[in-house]
Amino acid sequence: MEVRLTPLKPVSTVAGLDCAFGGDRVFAAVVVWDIEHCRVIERRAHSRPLQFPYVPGLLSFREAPALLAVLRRLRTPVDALLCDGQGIAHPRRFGLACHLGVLLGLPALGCAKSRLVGEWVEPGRDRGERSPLMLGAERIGTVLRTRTGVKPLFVSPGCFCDFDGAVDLVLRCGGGLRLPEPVRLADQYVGQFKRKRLLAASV
DNA sequence: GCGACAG
DNA sequence: ATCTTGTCGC
Repeated sequence: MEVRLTPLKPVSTVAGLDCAFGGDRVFAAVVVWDIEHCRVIERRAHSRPLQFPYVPGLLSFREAPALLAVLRRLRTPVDALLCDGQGIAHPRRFGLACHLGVLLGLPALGCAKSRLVGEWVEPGRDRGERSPLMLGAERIGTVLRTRTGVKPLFVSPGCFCDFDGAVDLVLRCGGGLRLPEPVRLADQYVGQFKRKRLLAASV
């Protein structure tokens, strides 16, 4: 099942997304990042009851509802979505980034911390080095070293995006750390939002 | 039957 | 993902 990819159009603002879990709830956060000026434009968080278990390959059913809800709260328009999970590097070529991109009609890509499917040859140790993520003879993504000497990220197009566009955008979002800045910030923000909500609920 | 398996 | 503080190393 080969997938047709569209080149990514110019992007100036990206929405970094992430989720956290606890107390039978799912917490979602979005951080809007201005690439040119390297700064946060807006951030939102949201939580709702958890309604779907973690099943490898079905992550969208667990996280997408909360992510869609938090994205609806944004005032700022965004040019692309940066998801913590896979794009087309998925058994059905339809990971979380594809799901969100299609439903919102926005360019989207996935940058996962580990692989779901596919094989690759270890990329060079320097930041920016990469190797294709393959599923048989089909390319499904890129294994990208975002920080020298650190475990690489699994980057794949989700929607309105191609392999190079996905890699370039990830590398342009913040420098030095393993995760692209908007995703890293969404990750820490959802963490503090969760702690705060769970403490308030336990009183 | 055994191992793999985004978060 | 989550349970959790300090700690070994570049």
